[in-house]
Amino acid sequence: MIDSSASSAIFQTGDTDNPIQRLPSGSHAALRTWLRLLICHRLMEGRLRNQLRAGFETTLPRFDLMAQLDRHPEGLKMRDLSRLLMVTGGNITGLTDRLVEEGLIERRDDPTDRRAYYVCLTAKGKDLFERMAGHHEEWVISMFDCMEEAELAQLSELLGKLKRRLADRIDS
Amino acid sequence: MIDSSASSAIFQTGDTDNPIQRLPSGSHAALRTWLRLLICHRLMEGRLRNQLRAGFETTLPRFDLMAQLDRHPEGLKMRDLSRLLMVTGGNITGLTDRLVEEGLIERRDDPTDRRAYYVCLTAKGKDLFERMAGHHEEWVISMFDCMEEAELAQLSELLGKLKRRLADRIDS
DNA sequence: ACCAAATACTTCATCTATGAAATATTTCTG
DNA sequence: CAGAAATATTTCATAGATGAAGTATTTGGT
Repeated sequence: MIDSSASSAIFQTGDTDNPIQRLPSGSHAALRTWLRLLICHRLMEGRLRNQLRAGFETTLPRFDLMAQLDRHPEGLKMRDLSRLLMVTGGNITGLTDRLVEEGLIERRDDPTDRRAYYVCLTAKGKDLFERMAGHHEEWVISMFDCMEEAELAQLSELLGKLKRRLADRIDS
Repeated sequence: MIDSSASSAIFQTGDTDNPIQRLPSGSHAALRTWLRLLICHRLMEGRLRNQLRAGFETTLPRFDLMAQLDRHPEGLKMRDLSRLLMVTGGNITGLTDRLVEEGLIERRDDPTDRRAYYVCLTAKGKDLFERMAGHHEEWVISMFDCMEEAELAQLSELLGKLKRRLADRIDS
């Protein structure tokens, strides 16, 4: 039987039942906003994960890595992938190993640097990615379809501002 | 040496260098918004992780679980924790085991249901949580301090709407 | 030209998280 | 009241992610 505890939790529990949403009344707006961001992220990621698994037997991290490679047909180094996906190098090593294993990507020597190599999509990988990309985009669009165009733009704008602020800070 | 590939990535790479932010021009606003949400989440989570580790030798999942228990002094069942934190039961089992091991929480029998029990903060756990909570709130507030009060309220509102929409959907 | 520092990548132990299956107990239904 | 279904939890294999340390190669300063 499927362990539905997580994915169905939010369908079984109304707003008023969920303490993560029922904050102490004096609580700061920032805290509430952070929790909402967290919840939206979890819900969206969970949904995309289920859809990618059901439709293509793959996962979001794999999809995201392939998406980067698709945008860079010349290939990317491990270091680039690590930066772009904002995860550690060790993580990329593992992901890459699995995708190579599955024949979706390949490593190519960098003639100018024997420490490094380029990672590229194989024909099989490119084919799979192209089949996934359209669906992925539709899924994302449909998750936002409760919002007016203007609201979406506003949300995007506000998140962009926050992102810039967070990325620009050097401290801690 | 610290592997700084992930955490420092965003400091070394400007907006224009980061393909995750430089979307194909025809790309839908929804996709851009999703990516921004993803990036904000990652940056904020990473920052909180570093701060919790540096200040208290603990992690965000542990903190979040303790936060739920703090709000529910009567205790919570595993099932409740799983729903509230939106993760699977197996995950809660592991987290709980570790926190019990550390003496921060405890399991109490439910006299009315021999399958279940209640999880509560110990005195040590309550004490630690109280010391962490204030800092945690400050950290969150400071991450949003680039935004006007009105902007923050707007962001919160939009995320709230999105959250409701995502939680209410039964489909996939 | 040398050697120290920086860089690219891997490895390892650990933690977080999933999905599926197993166990034990309770609840519901006929 | 018996048996089936539902519920609460654990276990297990596997994936994903971190932080820290290790290896190999390149860069840069003197």
